[in-house]
Amino acid sequence: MGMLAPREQLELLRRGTVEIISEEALLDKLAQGRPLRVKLGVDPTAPDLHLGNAIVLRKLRQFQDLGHEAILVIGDFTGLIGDPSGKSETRPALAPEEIARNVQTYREQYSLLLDPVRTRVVFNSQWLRPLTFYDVIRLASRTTVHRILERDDFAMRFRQHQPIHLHELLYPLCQAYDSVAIEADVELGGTDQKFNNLMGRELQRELGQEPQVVLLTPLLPGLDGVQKMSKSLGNAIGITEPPREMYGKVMSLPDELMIPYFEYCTLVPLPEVRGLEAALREGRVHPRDLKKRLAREITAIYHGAEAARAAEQEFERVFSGREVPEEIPEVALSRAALRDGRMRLVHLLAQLELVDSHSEARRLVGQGGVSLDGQRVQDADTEVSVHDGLLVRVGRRRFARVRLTA
RNA sequence: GGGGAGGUACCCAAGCGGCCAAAGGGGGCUGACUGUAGAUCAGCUGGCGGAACGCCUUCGGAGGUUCGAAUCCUUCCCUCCCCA
Repeated sequence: MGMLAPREQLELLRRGTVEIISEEALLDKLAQGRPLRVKLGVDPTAPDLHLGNAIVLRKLRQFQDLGHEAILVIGDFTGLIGDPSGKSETRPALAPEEIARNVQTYREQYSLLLDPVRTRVVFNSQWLRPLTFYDVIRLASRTTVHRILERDDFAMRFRQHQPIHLHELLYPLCQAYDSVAIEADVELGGTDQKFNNLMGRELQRELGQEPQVVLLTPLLPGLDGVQKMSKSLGNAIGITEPPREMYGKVMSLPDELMIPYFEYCTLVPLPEVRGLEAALREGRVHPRDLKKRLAREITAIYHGAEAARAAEQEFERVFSGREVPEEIPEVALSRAALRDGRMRLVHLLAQLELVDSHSEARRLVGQGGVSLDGQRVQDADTEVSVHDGLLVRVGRRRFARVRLTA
């Protein structure tokens, strides 16, 4: 298939990016008329993609659709260092079998958003592990401590006298070397990756390669509206979450995030998004209704329009109408656990796994957060009668239906 | 190598022999209000226990002193600062 003209490609690629370093360089590369090698470095943990990841992945997909090649670099070796943001944990080295097994997982997960045919999955231990100490020293001589300390998290930690381990300083270098190893033409990343990606450019130039173009995508704030979306912070919306979950989570976003989400997470054309922004600002649209549209748009991308509509109806019933969800997870409970058809409430909640501990159950009950068949219960220590189909609700959104078994 | 300061619950941070499951703040959870938003108000925020000023585990690790230790001693590990 023929490729679009470089300018047209650039025009498409430019959207939804924060920065391209540099556009001229990208144009030059595109003008070479060959498929570019577009690199994206990813975490070695088993992927569980969320809307934040989706931004950069969809950008990568766009490259693929334009005829370029995606290279996912799994940072299994850099994982030994742990991302120096100071937040993530270092990870033990993966055994070869694990790696082999993981490739499959990555392929599956990423093919949800990428074109599998044009995706290469590689592990950076492949080229980083064989390096000798001599090689590492040579490599390290290509940059300076001051240069590395410019990275904001290092700079900050240095200023605040927080520990910075020597090997952490090597992290950007490792990532840069990845670009050299695969001879990347373009590296994608969130804005927090700017330093690392630029390091790739520098190292490539040092070693006689044409420097990669760095294309940065925005970081998406998570449900809390403050920190970037991340699974470990518990503020993420996973792209494989069921429609109802997804829809509900979007509805719980802070209002201020609506427009950015429209812009980065939906297919709504940009001019229209600007229109919505104005309407919202001028009070011509109820924020809730706009958010419902947002929730619908996002859910539809991953589950289809049909499912999105159903999720919306469900949402209206449960939260606007304060009714019970249509589908409630059933939890099996043995009749043997009952005494005269009754059971202590605390035990019941624990058995149904609606609470983490008996103490938590007591607290929740005491706070009026628990109801049985719609009746609020106040005493955690009384026995309650349990029948097949009993509806148990904890807090706003935890539900379970009892299924009695022999 | 020498000298000094530190390591407390999810995070920050008080406590410095009993009244400490451990102040305060953040975060989180529940309730009221509401648009499952925000703001606000109230409560909760180690576990076990049918109640308790009850029991168990927790204050970097391991020992010890004491009727009793997060708090004192010994030792080990870790971090920061200054000097070399």
